[in-house]
Amino acid sequence: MGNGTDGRGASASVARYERIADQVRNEIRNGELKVGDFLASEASLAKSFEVSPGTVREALRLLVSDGTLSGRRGARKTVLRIPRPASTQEEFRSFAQWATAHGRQPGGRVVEQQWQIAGEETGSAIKVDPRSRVLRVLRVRSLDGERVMVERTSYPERLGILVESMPPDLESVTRELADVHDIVFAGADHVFSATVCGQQDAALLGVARGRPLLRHLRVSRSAAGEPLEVSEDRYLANILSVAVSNGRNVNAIGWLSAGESGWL
Amino acid sequence: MGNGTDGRGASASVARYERIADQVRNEIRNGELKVGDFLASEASLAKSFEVSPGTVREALRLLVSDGTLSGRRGARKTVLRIPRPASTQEEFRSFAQWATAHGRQPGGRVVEQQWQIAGEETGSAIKVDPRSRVLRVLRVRSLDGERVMVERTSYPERLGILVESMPPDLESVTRELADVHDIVFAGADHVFSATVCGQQDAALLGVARGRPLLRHLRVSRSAAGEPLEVSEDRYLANILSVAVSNGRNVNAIGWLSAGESGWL
DNA sequence: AAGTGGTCTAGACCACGTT
DNA sequence: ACGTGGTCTAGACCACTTT
Repeated sequence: MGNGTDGRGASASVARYERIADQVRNEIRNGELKVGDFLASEASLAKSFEVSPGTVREALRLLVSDGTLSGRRGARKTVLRIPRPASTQEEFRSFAQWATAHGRQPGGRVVEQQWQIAGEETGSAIKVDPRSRVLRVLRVRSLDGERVMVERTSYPERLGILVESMPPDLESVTRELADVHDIVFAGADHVFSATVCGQQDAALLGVARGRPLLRHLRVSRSAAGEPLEVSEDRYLANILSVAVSNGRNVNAIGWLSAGESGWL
Repeated sequence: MGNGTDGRGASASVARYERIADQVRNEIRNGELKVGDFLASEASLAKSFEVSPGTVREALRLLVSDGTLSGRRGARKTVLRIPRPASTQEEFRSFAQWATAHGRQPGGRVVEQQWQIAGEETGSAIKVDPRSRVLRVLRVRSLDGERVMVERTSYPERLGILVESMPPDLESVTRELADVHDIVFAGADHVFSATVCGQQDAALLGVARGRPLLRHLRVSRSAAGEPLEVSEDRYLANILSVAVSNGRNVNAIGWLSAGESGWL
């Protein structure tokens, strides 16, 4: 019709409805659409974008579910808030990628790294034989040069072999796995809790014992559902928090550093 | 075609694709489909359910996005895990509803309740005039009779009037607002952090000072996007945690009590 | 009563994984 | 080469909000 390749199907690499969603996001960021404004009806959007109604709906579904637009049956859609710069859908992949996207300098180094027998708990978390070996890595990560978190990650053997050969001060293991080895983190399960800073963590983070830490358990998966890593992360609670948003369907999730209040 | 009312549109109260999704969920729970099994193709499912392909896709989209099924282009879908009993999509509405759904006895009482001027921070969180009044409520909540969290909630005037007249030991304010006043919590933004137990919290929870607390900031919204409350909740970290799951689209989110490991 | 969004139909093409 | 899922078309009906 008026497209890259020619009519139907996915034309380029990005789906039509995702490009439409981005276009609407940009209109909101540019101020063409303000918070509280009504959105044009789906029918008229379909005409102006020259797509069928279903495609527009697909696009708007993304914006409704991440809380950018309201969505009630029969009611005109309204702009609820300005979407965050980096499409938050994609954020909860990697701390380093989040930091970079927000103009912060992520850093980190491996403190300890060794092969261990998985054991019951780790084995069931990443679905490997409890007797198989996993690579256990202890990392300290920093933001703009300041240490903010301790990370204790276990990789199944297949990934451990790849991670083992990476430089110890690599900025983003996740990015390296994606770019070089085509192993992409597609989702994760998380549990949030809290703990107080013990002796080892205090030394690693360079703070006094007794400080509150946000405890973040995480099992990351590929798109095929294969567990890629299990990690226990501990954040200095007054410096780094984790933000989650849940709507009808989608939840965005990302990090917040001290003083940031863009989320709530 | 062979439906409640007659062909098209939503027939009963629940959409066809949601019922199909539930049916597939049940097949997994019953063991008809085991973890790792391939799902029948969308085309054949469409035939057996007597719906059009798009409707099946809508159903499977739900299961893919909450991590129950895998979803890669061109690849047969597989069962990734057994979905949790209560559709986790719906859980992160209310602590009391989560507890009830899990067979636990939620409890709680209002410790303090008063009208205050909103102020800058609260005002911007729930989008009301900073000079307007809000009802600020301090609650202690329990699980099976054991105190587990402290809740400091601010309601805008419209809701505060309703909440004020509720009994102080009401099990679920959220349910009361939904059932009686038709005010439904549809989504929320959350920030997780940590803190240590101070004097007031220690007294309220009946524990010693210095214990780690999971700090949970929350702004809840209606489906129209209207902010309904802002709350700062503090959980005894060793007893109650919060679980989040994020996939391609959806994130489920709910609570976990001590010893539970169903999530990871 | 009119308009809008939510749901559904019955097809089609294409990218991708698998054979 | 084939099957599958992801995307898209061009319609329709119904529930709900708004006027």
